[in-house]
Amino acid sequence: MSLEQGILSSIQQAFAELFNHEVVVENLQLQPTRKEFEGSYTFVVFPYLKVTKLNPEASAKAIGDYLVNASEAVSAYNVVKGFLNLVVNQASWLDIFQGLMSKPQIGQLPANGKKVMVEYSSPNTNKPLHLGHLRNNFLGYSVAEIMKATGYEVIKANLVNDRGIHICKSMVAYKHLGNGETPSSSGLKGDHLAGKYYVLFDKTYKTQISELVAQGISEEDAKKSAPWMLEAQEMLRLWESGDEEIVGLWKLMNGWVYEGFDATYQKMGVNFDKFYYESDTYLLGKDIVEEGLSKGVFFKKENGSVWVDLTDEGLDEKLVLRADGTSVYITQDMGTADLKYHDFQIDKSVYVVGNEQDYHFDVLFKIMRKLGRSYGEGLYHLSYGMVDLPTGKMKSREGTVVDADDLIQEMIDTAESHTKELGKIDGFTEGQAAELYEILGLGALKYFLLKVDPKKRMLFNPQESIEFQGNTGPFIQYSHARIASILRKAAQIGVSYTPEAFADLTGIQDAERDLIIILHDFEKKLTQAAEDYSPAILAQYLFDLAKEYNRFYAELPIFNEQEKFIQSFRIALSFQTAQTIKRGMELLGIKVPDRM
RNA sequence: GGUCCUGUAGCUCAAUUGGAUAGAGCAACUGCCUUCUAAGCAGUAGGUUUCAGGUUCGAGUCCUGACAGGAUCACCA
Repeated sequence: MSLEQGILSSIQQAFAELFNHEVVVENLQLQPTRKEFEGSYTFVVFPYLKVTKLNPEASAKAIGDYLVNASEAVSAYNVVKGFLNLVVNQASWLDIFQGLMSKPQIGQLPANGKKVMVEYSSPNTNKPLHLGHLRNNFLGYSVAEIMKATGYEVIKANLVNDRGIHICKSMVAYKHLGNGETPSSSGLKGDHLAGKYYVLFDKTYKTQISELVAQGISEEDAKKSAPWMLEAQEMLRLWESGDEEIVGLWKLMNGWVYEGFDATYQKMGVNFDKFYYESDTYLLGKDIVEEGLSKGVFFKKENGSVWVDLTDEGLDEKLVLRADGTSVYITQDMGTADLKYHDFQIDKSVYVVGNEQDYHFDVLFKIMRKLGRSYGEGLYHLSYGMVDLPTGKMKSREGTVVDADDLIQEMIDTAESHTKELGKIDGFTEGQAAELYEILGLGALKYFLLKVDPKKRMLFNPQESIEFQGNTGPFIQYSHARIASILRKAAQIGVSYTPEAFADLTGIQDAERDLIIILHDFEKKLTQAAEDYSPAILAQYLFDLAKEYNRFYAELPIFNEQEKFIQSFRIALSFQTAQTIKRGMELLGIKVPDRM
């Protein structure tokens, strides 16, 4: 039984014995005591005044007196208004700490027998990844790892949008202007090469529109009849009919893009267990339309189009199949949802997709539930806010997009110059130094994007946003490196820090106790991060932990401590902190260095 | 216009899901390296939580209504 559970069940007994009232432990809540008061846990008595029939102070006092007698862990208490602050004795904290140290693996809860698929990244193959994709990828990867750590079996999936009119646009431009250019002939990364032609298409297309408008054609008509647009549409038709030449070009260009994406994914440190391609899935879902019609979930209009009526759920009527029998976006998403279940028998399915698609997923999930899918209740849209620049929204056509590869490199370069400025690379080989810059640069970037509540829109200022001090990735990495240095020294002079080495310990300092408390919180925070699909909770926790450790580090000596068992204890605390930081950062997808 | 999301220190974000005197970081200022990494620690200053009502022992948090920003409302994806 955990410390909190023990105290709570004592409180339950207190209610039974003092007030002859039964309360359920699950309904009782302890909260951490605020710093300005004495104690570790606080029980708020206000909600129970009707039961106690006493004023707040007297109620708190009665429960406090009971707990001091009945609970092993509670050694003292104080009452401020209706707040009962409980002081936990030192022996309990030491027990907690030894319990933490004896765990075989840190931050890994037992398997819960459930399977979840986390779909993230899901790029278009007509242009390279940008800042917005970075948030998506880091979020998706981290949420997947966090769920794995809380006991789920996780399948990371990437649904690649590799077909459609936008892909054909790049192909049209390449066909006309490419001159056989390849990634190796141009030195351009494959995804950037495809992106170049996507931009070229847009440029030429605009020129064609204005030429037509100059000839007196309305802008609306010009947009439809510009030669390259017609060509792109024709190309899409040919692609769908399996035209050899077009499919060949499509395969060639997509192949380049995948090489580029692979490199970026590798640099980002994300990975996938399963790739789905829209070129394989875009025809799925029509059978579900039939199913929905026969189940009466969908209905057909006079022109033959098929709709779902969600007005009783506060939404609108929504088209699920065109009058000509062709699919729309949601048709294939219905099909893909079933496909995912068919492939993996998942209990939950998480879609990491921006909040601009809130309505779409609302509709999709309601449909799948109406259809009675077993996984219906497990569908979740992890809807994250856009990343804005100081200049506003990123717009590819206005050239205000922050390219992912460029940004990552910029971060690594900044880490390098910053590290050199501080003169911290003595004794590093060139390779080690390069590795460190990458760890720090990516750590800063990932932490910056993950520390904010996913559903909130966030601002990214390329000049100012990324710091290396304060609430940042490198601050936490630095804390780990500091401890690693201590552990190296401990090994060097042969100090043991197993629990036996500090068995004689009787009293602990406040800074030590506070560190134990926060170390003890790790699994709770991990669980909460999984339940809320929010790496930000974990990020915030790791910052608090690192801060707490640094306070401990500044306040108390380690190797200058004369009492050997105290020294061992402090090294053990340091070790446990390093393990927790390392594991927590790993779940955010961030590496930690041993020196920096 | 309908629907949804957001609004907290100059800036970027927290706030244990309704609890105490709303906390961190950055920027500014003051201390601390002859001791384990100063990418650190301690401190000062900075707030009518957009506004107006309401619910109750208690509201940044819940409800109503304004205001501001964003997203979405295609037989596009």
